[in-house]
This record gives sequence, structure tokens and C-alpha cells, in this order.
Amino acid sequence: MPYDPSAFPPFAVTVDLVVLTVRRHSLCALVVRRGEPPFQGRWALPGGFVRADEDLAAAAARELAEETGLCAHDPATPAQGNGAHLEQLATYGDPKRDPRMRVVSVAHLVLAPDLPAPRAGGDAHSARWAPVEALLNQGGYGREGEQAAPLAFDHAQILADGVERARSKIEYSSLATAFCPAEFTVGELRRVYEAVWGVALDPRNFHRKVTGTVGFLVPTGGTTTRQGGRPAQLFRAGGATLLNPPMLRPEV
Amino acid sequence: MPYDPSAFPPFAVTVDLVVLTVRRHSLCALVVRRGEPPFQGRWALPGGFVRADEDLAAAAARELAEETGLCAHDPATPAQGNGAHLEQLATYGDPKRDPRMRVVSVAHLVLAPDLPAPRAGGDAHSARWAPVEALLNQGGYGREGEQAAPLAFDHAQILADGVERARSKIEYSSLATAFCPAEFTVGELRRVYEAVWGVALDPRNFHRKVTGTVGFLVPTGGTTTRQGGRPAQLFRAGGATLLNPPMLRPEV
DNA sequence: ATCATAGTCGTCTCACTGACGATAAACACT
DNA sequence: AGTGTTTATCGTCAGTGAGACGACTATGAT
Repeated sequence: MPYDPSAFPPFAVTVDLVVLTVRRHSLCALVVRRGEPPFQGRWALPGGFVRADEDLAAAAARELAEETGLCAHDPATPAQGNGAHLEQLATYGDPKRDPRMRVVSVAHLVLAPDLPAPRAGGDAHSARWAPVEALLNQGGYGREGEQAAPLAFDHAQILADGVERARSKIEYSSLATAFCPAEFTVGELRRVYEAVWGVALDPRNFHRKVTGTVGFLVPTGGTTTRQGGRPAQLFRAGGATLLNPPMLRPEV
Repeated sequence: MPYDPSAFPPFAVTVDLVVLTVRRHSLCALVVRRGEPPFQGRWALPGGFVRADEDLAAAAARELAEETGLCAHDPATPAQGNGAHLEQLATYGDPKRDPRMRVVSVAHLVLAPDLPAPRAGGDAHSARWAPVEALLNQGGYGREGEQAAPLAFDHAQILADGVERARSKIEYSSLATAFCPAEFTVGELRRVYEAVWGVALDPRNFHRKVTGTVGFLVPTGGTTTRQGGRPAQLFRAGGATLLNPPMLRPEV
């Protein structure tokens, strides 16, 4: 019964991107304003159709490049450019998620360093970074009277899933370094954890932990004082991808 | 440019199932023999097309019921039948993964208690439990000269991903109880961990750990001696879904 | 000089794990 | 009945690692 080529319903397949970065001590996601109905004028996650002979990860990387100029390197391809981390997140296929037609969307998660300065994509719609807190607490009010309109489609759910993935994944992997520039200090890395988790961490215990985990950080020899205060050692991400034992997210 | 209803390429969307259980001290997966080309006669994961107005999880549950009679309850639906655990695993969409057409498959992971006695699905193809070790070590030789033919399509990769998900998820969640019947002993739960991880665990430390984690196990009052030896207390799964601190998988 | 800021090193305590001894309660033999 | 085997369960002890927090260092700002 299966595999009668004329007997399967056709689907549209898209990729949606949860692009996260840390800006000004808070976790932000890339959103674009929709220029057409449905949800015209609302914010949405960037994304688009998968092409006829294009792999899912390739489609995600292409959309990312179109939208931000970032060059994603997924972990399988260890071409360590200035690229961001890209991984598949989950797939959303509720029959009613798009009112126009049956669309199955394969969401991807991208973790990028700060300040790629979002540029408008091929379309004229605008793009911006928005704090995930404001995007998800649609019931609450943004800090400065920000728009409280929820994201288009089921994108709030997708974003929430992506944020949760990022929050849990930096516990047991070295992925937090994907939010940092090529060289960074322990303090900068700590501020990434604090922004993603939304908690305060003890600088001394954090320093002991990350410098004591073999393969996590390698010193470059340089120092910097860009954060003020005493100069800090600069590090690059080490080869280790899994943290064992993991970073512990403080209770509640 | 996006969302021109005539401008997106049509895809077939399927669900594939990684159904895992523990039988005779080893982790086994449900496989079906393909009755038609391509890969005719080879073993494959059960699965099928998503219907036109069917949710992805619903399609997975339907295929599971057709194939095994199991009633899956996904965690969102806390209808705790004799059902198995079901969750989305990942999506596979390589343009060449199916030689006939462009198929995107949303793989799901099912964890089931032992012995649902696989029944043939709607089709005449046979179904069986096979140790994942034999299915994945296609280069090696099965214990009893089992067939060494690899799984059809990219199903070996999907199975490997599902097994890895199960192995890591029982570390920090109470999901191992999904492999157990409604009432079980600490020893039975330990043998689940041992089978999934492929290691031996110290019975005394394991007992201390699981009985000391609040919300993991609740005693039913009964005892059983079905494993031989001293009678063991019976437990049900408690309300806790996350284990904190996690079970630690022994090194190497 | 003094202060504020941020980084780095140490110490103490507690929780938890791994290794492993000891006891308990069933069954299968003799 | 006794002995051995099997599995369950309780205890002990040492080592690792995390949280709390004191102390010191090196820079820029006032």
C-alpha cells in the first residue's frame, strides 16, 4: 500500500531559523517583519522553502546567509570560519500551522556571536534582534513599551523550543563559545551563560570550573582590558565539545 | 518571493519509527522486512506517509499502532495507558535518501516495555525485534550468523541517532521506566540501564541512587520474586521526569 | 592617592559517587 | 535440615567536585 507515487499527499517543506545571540547582557533572537499576509506586519522567524534538490541543513545555511550574511558551519563540517553553530532543532507539522496550505517546517537552531548587524534579506522586509524574553512573554509588556504582538504562525513555540535547547545544551557542551568571538575572556564567557540562563554566576567558581575543564579553553597568550578592570587572559575554544562533568545551572 | 503557492517544490513526508525495547538483556529495535523495491527483502524501520490532515505525532502514533498494537502516549498527553513513550527524534531530508522521489522523513523515537510480540502490519511483510548491536554493526557478524545486510535507506543512521538519544536521555530523565512494565523492581530497572548502555552497574550504588532520588520511584507495597533470589520491592514510576543529579554513565 | 571594577587564587564544607563489606530472604540442591 | 546460589538491601569510607566566600591583583577613573 505505501509508496504508490500517486498516492501520497504533497507537502511544502520549509526551514525556519532560531538565530540566537547575546547582546547587551540579554539573549536575543533574529526576527523579520512579514511583508505579506498572513500575519502581515507581524514579526516572524526567518525561513523559507527548501529547494527541490537541497539538503535540509543546506537550506538552513542558505537562508541564514541570505538573512544575515553569516556563514554557518554545522558541526559535521569542521570548517571553522567565522561561522555560527547550526543544528537541526525540531520539525513542526500541525496541519493548521499555516492557513494557506500544508507546510512542514524543519526548524534549525543557530548560535552566533554578537553584532552581525542584521541586514534585510532579499525581500524588503526589515530584520532585527529582539530579546527572547520580550518575544516570549507576549502577555507581559516589553521594557520600553515594545510591541506585545506574538510571533507569527507557531513561531513562539519554535523559539521557545530553541531557547530551551540552547539553555540545556550549554550545560554539557562547549557550545557557549559559539556566542563569543574567536578570542574571548572568561568573564565574557560567563556573561554568555548568565544571559542565556538568566541567572548570576559566581565569577570565582566559574573561573575555576572553565579553566579546570581540560580541552574547553586554550589560552592565546594575549590579554585584554576591554571590559575595564584588571586585564584578562584571552582564550580560544578548545577541542572538547562535551563538558564532563557539566556546568551546573543554578536551581530555580 | 517566498510563499507563491505554485512556486514550492512538492515533497512526500513520512514518519519513520525507532521503536526500542529491552529483551533478554539487550536493547532491541523493531524492524520490518520490505516487500517491494527499493531495498526489497531488506530490513527497515517501520513507517509510512503522513496523511493530508494529520499531525506528525499522530501519524507516528498511528503507524505504531498499526505495526505493534501499542498505544503511544506522547508526554504532552498524560494519558498514561499501557502506552509507550513517543517523542520526535529528528528529520532526514537528503535529496537522495529515497531513489524514487524527494522524501522528507520525520523520525520518531518510541520506548516500549518488553514483549508486545510484533505483529505484521497491514501489509504482509514480517516484523521482528532485532538487537541494535547487530543492526548497527553491519560490518561485524551477528551472534548466530545473523544477516549482516545493512538497513534500508538511511535507516541505520536514524536508528543510531535514536539509540544515542535513548542512551543519553535515561541519564537525566526517568525515561528508563518506559522500558519497564507498570510495576517493576529496582533490579529490573537496573537491567534496563545495563542493556541500553551496554555496561554493568553496581547493584548497591544503583539501588541507593534510584531510591534516594525523590519522585523517581514510588513503592507499591507489593513484592515479587520473579527474578529469583530474595523478594524485591515493587515500584511504579513517580511523578518526577527529570533526574537531578543525573544518573552517571560509567566512563568508556 | 583613593576608589571602582574586574580578574584570579585559595580555603572550607557539604553532597554525591564509586568501591566494596555485610546481611537478608528466597530457591535448588543434597 | 543444611548448604550453596541468587538477588535484594543496608552501611561504611574515601575521593571528587560544587557552592560560599575571603583575599589579593592589576587596570582605569576621580
